[in-house]
Amino acid sequence: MGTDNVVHIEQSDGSCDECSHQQVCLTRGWVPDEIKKLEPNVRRGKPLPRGELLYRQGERLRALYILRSGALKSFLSTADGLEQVVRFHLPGAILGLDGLGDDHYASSAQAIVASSVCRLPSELINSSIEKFPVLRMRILRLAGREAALGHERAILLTQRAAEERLASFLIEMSEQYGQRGFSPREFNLPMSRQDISSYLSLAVETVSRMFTGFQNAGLIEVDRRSVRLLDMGELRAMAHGGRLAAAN
Amino acid sequence: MGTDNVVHIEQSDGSCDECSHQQVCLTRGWVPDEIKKLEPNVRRGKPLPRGELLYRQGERLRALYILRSGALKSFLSTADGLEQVVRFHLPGAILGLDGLGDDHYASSAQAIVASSVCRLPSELINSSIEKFPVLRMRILRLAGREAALGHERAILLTQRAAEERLASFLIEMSEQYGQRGFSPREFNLPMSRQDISSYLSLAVETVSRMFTGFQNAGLIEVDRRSVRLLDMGELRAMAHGGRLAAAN
DNA sequence: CGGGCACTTGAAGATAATCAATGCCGGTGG
DNA sequence: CCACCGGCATTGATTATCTTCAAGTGCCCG
Repeated sequence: MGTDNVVHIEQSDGSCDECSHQQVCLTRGWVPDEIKKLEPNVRRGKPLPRGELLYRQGERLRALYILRSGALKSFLSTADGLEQVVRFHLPGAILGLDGLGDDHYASSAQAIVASSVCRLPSELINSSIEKFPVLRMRILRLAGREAALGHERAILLTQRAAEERLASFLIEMSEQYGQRGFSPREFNLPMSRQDISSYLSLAVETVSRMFTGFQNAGLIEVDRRSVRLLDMGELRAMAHGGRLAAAN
Repeated sequence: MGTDNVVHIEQSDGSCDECSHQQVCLTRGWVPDEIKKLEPNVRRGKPLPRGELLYRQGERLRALYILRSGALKSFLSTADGLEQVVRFHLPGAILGLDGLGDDHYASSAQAIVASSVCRLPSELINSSIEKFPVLRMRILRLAGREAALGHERAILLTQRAAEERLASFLIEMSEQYGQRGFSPREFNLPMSRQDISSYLSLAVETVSRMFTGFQNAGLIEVDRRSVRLLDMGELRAMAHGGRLAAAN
């Protein structure tokens, strides 16, 4: 087993022991014993090519997924054809929790780059939760966090200006990459400007302008999807409420 | 809209058998046997005077609560003193789920009118969940719904115009009252304009204007906090103008 | 009866959306 | 290898919606 009590539910290849994402995975904190017992429950997942949907909003809940590699977005579709990205997922993320409410996925999940996922089939969710106390706590925690996140996001989207939202997004991505052992100062965004703007509830044009503005202000260096954060302090300040002094 | 299913675990007076909110309570659907077993676990809650905080954002999770009577609001406070109402709770609602994420309440809950609550102490949450399959499913569902609701709310707050948001709010309240056996066409709003505007992320003035506008348009009759819905069809159309897609 | 607070109403101003066009890159085929 | 195509991204100009500022009304409670 890993160096500590870290676990994995099911993976697309290999056992949890070998998973490179133990640090961030759902199973972090599990006792090895439980891991062993759970592992046989899971089935092999298949790789997701870019653009593929993992599940669709409204579909019956088939499974919870853990993202092993790649990146996905979760989004909602409205009757009038609008599409709103509600979340980006990087490796280690768990997907499908919002489907626990009524056994139907509340959002759609789509790979924005080629990805692979591990899978906990829905028929095993309840029994697994019963049998594995740590998983029980974990799922409850994640669900609770999911709810709390929604609240924070509501504030971000409604109380913060466009600049602050983008700063917030950049810091969020930075932290995500940092937690995963990548550079928090320089990374490649897997998603399009369209996706970012949807996520931040802004027009694409606005996002584009903000990127340019940040660059002119010396906060970042950006070239297409690659970003380098030059002034994390200032970005962080903006993300938490400050505004950018009209520069350029 | 998410509170149609609620549970009841402990009440401030009497046993669950006598509770007038069984219809909407968390325990709906429970096998009587389980209720009986759970009931001894709960402790008496005390009445909440208007304005009293049930719990504060950041406090350690003490318990989950079920609202027995009255009305509460959940809100987040930001570093810069802003306050954002994220939810209104009517009898039968369960509160505190967003604290499951990290054992600290993610929001504050305050009585907007005199209320009383039932209580499931946190030290019992895990064991109760273990022992009572139905409670397990129920809590998971609620947490999942909580997450899903956050998504819908994000769309409402970012994609919908002020009018649509208020229409949505009125319909939401109407449905809440309807489910609880009150008239869905005529009711008293327990919360201030300030609260409503915060909930909808609008300026108080805007909310006020919309109320007036709706009245002039013959959609509603409003006098201070009492509201009568005259044209539910139109209101619904406005609110649902951005309803979620049916999703196959 | 007076004071305070919640609410309403009006006018001006700002932020981001929309409309419109161009630029850039990567891929494809001649 | 180069020219062209299509999607994504950027930039500019104008506009709409809602906020903000400011003032006024009326209700409730002492």
